[in-house]
Amino acid sequence: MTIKRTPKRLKLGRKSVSELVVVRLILYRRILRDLAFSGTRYVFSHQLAALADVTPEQLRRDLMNVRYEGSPTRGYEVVVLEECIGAFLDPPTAQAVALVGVGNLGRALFAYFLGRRPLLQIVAAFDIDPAKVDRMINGCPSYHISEARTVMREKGINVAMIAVPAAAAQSVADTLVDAGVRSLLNFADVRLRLPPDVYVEHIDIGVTLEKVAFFARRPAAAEKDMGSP
Amino acid sequence: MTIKRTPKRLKLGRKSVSELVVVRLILYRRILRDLAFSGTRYVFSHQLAALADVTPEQLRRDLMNVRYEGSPTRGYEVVVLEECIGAFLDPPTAQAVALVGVGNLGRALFAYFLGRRPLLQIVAAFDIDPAKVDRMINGCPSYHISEARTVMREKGINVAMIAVPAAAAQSVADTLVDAGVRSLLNFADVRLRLPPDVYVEHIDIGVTLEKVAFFARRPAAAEKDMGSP
DNA sequence: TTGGCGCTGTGAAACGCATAACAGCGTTCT
DNA sequence: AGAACGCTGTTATGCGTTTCACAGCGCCAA
Repeated sequence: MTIKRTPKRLKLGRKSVSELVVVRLILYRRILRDLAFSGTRYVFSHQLAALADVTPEQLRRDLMNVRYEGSPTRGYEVVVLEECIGAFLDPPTAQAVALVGVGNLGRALFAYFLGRRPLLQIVAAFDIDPAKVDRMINGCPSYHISEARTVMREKGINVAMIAVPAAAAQSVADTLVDAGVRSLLNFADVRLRLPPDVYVEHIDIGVTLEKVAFFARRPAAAEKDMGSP
Repeated sequence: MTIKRTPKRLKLGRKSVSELVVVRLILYRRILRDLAFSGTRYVFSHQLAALADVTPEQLRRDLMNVRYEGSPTRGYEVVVLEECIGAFLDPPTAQAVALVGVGNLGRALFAYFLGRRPLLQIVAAFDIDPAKVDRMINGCPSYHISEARTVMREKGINVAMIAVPAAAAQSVADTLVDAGVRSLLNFADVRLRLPPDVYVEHIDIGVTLEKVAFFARRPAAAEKDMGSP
């Protein structure tokens, strides 16, 4: 549910990769993890594509960005492909993430990080409520937002999640950018205005729900099924 | 962060409207509400477009779907445009929404609905935890998930939000679809497999965060600013 | 061994969307 | 009054992504 003016791209090696491709690669990798967990060794493009709800051609085209070629007879080796996608997506070193706002949503976000995502960890939480500050939350220290600049620079954090009420979001975002954050994930249903070199992704629950409600009353739309030949 | 195979569209009147247009219209309306609240009477396309982070041309094109024409001299009348977008987006009658999963995320969702969105209300909550069932939560009754079918049909609910752990999401979704739900908003980071006539929107926090983390380390991307002529 | 099959990787066409350019019109200034 | 300006609504152009189509190749069967 992103509204994008200009397609965001990233040069890697010598090629430029679309944002949509990145999202799909992340999705493929998650599916591959499940497959590996369930013991699957090899997978064909049409199988993986079906699981990802994508056409096989698109899957193969996306995989062109990754440095791995599958065998025409066995397909893709699940573990190897997962690793190659990881080599493409993952940062060279673990990435530290900050969370601002330790309300219900903030705690729910902590739950998302429990156990998984070793390369992406919440290493600092911020709030303004004295009752939530200066203690440990899920093994992560929490600070008052006024300490953001110091803590963020100290820990080298450049990714942050904003889970505060809408009224406070813009102010928090400004503080974070001032503290050196380069990418933001905003959950408050306010459109943030920030310098163009800061990457912002909005998870706008209000907008998304309205969208779902809108499409709920469509005239029994006809979508393609992915049935057999 | 939607992955779409075929662009979802809805015929309305005699025209077909893209999903992206709907999202932007929802966004425009929210901005118009803020403008009306702050006392603004009229607004030009380039002003509204700047607030929505969109080009003026795209804004005007989107508004072509709505039955309202602005004045070349005064621009758009804020209140009227808001109403016209509402007439396009809103259901004829208030729409009832169900929430499944009353954990931290579920409670955060309740918070989103406090006060606003009179046309979109959570009228039933479901869970499996006996401690959370058969009581009132934010003025909304909660039931055990086994009662879903009965309650949903009784209250005529056809939109639901899934805020349960990933492992339970598919099962919950199946139950909901069986209970007559036509549209789903899924927060669990699992890709649901459902019949094609059910509209599913995924808010995949894990994928989105990985995306943000990925684009956090881009080579100081160059984005256009929306400066003066 | 050899023909055929099915899958992968990739060039080329098609589609949808965003952007740019244009016509209409009311206002305003000379 | 007349002309020029600025904004809207709309039509055309361009671009990016998706889809189609095909070449290459290893395996399997005959």
